[in-house]
Amino acid sequence: MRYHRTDIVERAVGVLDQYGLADLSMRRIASELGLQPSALYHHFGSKQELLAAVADEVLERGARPDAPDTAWDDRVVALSRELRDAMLAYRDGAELVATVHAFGLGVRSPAAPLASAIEAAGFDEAFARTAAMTVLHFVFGHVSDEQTHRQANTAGAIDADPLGRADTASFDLGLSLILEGIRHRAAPVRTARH
Amino acid sequence: MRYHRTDIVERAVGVLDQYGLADLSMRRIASELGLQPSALYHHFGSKQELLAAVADEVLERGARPDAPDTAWDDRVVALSRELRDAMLAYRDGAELVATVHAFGLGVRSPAAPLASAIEAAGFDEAFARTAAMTVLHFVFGHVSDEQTHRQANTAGAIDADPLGRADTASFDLGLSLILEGIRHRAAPVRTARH
DNA sequence: ACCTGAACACCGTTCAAGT
DNA sequence: ACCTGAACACCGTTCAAGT
Repeated sequence: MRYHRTDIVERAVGVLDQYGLADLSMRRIASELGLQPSALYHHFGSKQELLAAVADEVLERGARPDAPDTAWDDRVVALSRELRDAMLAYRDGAELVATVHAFGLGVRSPAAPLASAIEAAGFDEAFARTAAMTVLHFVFGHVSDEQTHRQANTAGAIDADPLGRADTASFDLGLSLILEGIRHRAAPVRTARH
Repeated sequence: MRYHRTDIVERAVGVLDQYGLADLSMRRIASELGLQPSALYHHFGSKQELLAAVADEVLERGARPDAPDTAWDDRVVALSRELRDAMLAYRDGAELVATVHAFGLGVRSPAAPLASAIEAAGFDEAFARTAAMTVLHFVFGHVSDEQTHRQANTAGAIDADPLGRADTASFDLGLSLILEGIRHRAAPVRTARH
């Protein structure tokens, strides 16, 4: 059987969702496709490169059209929720996307649309970049926590909040704190001196 | 040679700092101590357990005394900077501590002192927990970014900002956004003194 | 109590060779 | 262009056996 990049990425997304990031190995992807592990290196230079393509695919499947003529803070909320939903849709999605983002790989940068939404509010580029990174770190961290705890609950017996309503509430609350900080364009923290 | 838990943790911290988290393997720690890999399992039930002990050690070495009678927001800033400095002191410190924290392992929880500082301002426990997690996600994410980029720069040729002054500025700015969001939250039950 | 030695079931990656 | 087969240098973990 002859495969293309997209076939391999598609299969890798399946392996991710079924077995988790820890078991998303080159050897397992290859064997699921009926290939030798070495065959994958004809399509991707390294495992990192394949993971970046998988992360891009996860984000692309969760992408929704941006609404540039709505208020900047509504756009930030919409972009953050879109990102959260995209990562929640696949097992270990948050950890995968965060890892790929940390290494600077991947075509889709979730930071760019956040930053431009904040810039559209009239903030300068440097501030918008820092604010966008703050939002992004929050989203990655929160959703990673959600997924590891959801995993722990599924492994155990009962799940008090299977739909994650409490998670959604604390996600919105944490996000609103950062937005409020941006709105009030916080005074820089003082360095304590004695 | 006969070792105790503490000897192994100490050596593991050294391996972490010298080779990074990816090369912090049971086999490498063992060989650095002149032991068989299996010997480590007499002291630790698993690699995860050993990593938790290493993360605790890193945090403990960076611990500074808390100042409970200062303003709540100054305490949050001080705790966040302490955490940042502790993780920056060892290669991949942030990724290690964040991973251990995500799995709910480790004795030292950096979230607890943050939450109690926020509670001391009069906010209820549930809000304080969410606000503390928001701060924590930001700190983990920001410092992880700092360390991966610092790593990339050290591998390359030049480093424009070797002391990370730009990183410190954006750390303080991001942190101040979250603090401003907490401040503008209505209805603290008690009013903070000072 | 603490460690050795050997084994089991895995990894990512390279490379000559096949079609 | 796409893949096989074999190899290299690794992993975490278990377990009987030694002192």
